[in-house]
Amino acid sequence: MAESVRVRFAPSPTGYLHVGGARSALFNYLFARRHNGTFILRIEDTDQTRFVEGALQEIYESLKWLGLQWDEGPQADGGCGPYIQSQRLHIYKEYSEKLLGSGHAYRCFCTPERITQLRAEQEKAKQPSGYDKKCRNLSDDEIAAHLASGTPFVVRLKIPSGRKVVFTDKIRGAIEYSSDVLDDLVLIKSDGYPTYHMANVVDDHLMNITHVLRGDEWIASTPRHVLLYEAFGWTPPEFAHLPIILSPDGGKLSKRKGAASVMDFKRGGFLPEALFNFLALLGWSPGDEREKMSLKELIDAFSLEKVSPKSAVFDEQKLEWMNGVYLAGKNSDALLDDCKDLWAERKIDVSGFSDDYLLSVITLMKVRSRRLTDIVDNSFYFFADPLSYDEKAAAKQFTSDAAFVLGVINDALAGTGSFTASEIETLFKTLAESRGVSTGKLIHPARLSISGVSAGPGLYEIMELIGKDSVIRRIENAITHIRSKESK
RNA sequence: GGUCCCAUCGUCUAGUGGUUAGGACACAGGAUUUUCAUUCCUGCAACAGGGGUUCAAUUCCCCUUGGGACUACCA
Repeated sequence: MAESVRVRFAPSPTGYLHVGGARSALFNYLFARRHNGTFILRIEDTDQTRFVEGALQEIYESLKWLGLQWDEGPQADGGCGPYIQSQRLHIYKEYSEKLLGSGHAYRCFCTPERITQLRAEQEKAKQPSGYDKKCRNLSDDEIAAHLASGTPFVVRLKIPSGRKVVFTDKIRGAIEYSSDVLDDLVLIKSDGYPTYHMANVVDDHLMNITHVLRGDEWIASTPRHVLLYEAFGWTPPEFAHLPIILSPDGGKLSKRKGAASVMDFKRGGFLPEALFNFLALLGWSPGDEREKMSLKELIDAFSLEKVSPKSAVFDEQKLEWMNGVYLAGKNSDALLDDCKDLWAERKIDVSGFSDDYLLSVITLMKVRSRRLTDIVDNSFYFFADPLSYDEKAAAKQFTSDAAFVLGVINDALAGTGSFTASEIETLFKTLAESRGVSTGKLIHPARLSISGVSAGPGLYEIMELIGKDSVIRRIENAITHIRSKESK
């Protein structure tokens, strides 16, 4: 039996979770689920200088919001922990000593200044840059002397010369490097922390990772990793490098060019399932023409072979469209809490209204919204009388004739018993017929009077929901408004 | 500079050694609708360029061009 699939998402807690990172996590998740495998979260916090307060919490929150719950990782021990690299320092130390002992690695006592200068010279001479192996063949005495005097050192891997390093990328096929273009990379920094390369290889091995699915910026590091696995005598996992996500102008996606973090999308009124679905389709497709796909469908259809090697531009318009599709199809109840938060955020006081009333508003609005924020931004008239009227619409609809018609409508409304949408519709149609005009002649001024705007849900539904008293009051206000304008 | 990766409508993509190169978003028209939105119909729009291989290349190979990544004691 084949060993079970174990994959990991390994973010660095240096800031918010970017959609590119989220997409990597999502592919790992889908791959794990597809193969009944294990999705592991590992935190790569081996750079003390880049620690960002709160980043870890945001990463957890973002992943959970998107539905990417990890099977193993922080808060979910699976026997391979700890899953936070800063808590595994002793492990990296132990393994680097093995390499030192076996002659695959060496201590380098060069100062950072010398390395910087070396690189500057190499760049100036347009030579390939890289460490010049100065400390590679230090004598035992020299090493002992440095150690005795407490000279800071790093541990470097000895890259063999003249070797072809070949690995198979599941998405691109064979990729070949000459070991001669690789320099002796640092494994352990002078502060005792491991570099990404060291921690990544050791942990992937110790955590029995079978497939490494990560961003394609790691392709160039992979041959070094392969050599490191070799130095340890370990079999490397399978590799698949995922294409990066670009912003519409072709560059990297960044906060400046709109939303970039997962939480920005939450704040922007997107549904997690819509973002999930959209992200899944960025760089991958099921091979047929399906686009809106449930989680189960995505899992069933997912395969690495279908992942494109080409980087993709993040098209927020298409995300909006997809969000609108999900929004329209979602139960209003499931939207209520989020809408309440959004209303509160916008200082729209809905506390005087029942949940049933709010649910009706959501039901009416969601089908014509693309984001959750559209629902709350365009529903103010359900909670308060309009204070002004859309200028363009008013110019067209609020004529003296309309004032008269509105008066007639109000008289008729005052006499109605049940104030339901269908009753109101009958009333409007009868009224229009008796006056020999189209219902539009009544509806447009009435809509503007009641909502202050010219677009929105069906007028009769709005009227039924806000109720007879409010409707009549608003129409009266509008009549007064028109008359006062005329008298000027 | 060096190494590596990538290349189908504006965008996301399907696709095959022989197809009218398909779908979706966006955009433009039109129909339906009390408005908006939905829905429906129609339109616009792509195989980067040049060489090969082949009876036949969008598809396979090479080059060019363009884009990107890496080239840290960052990940």
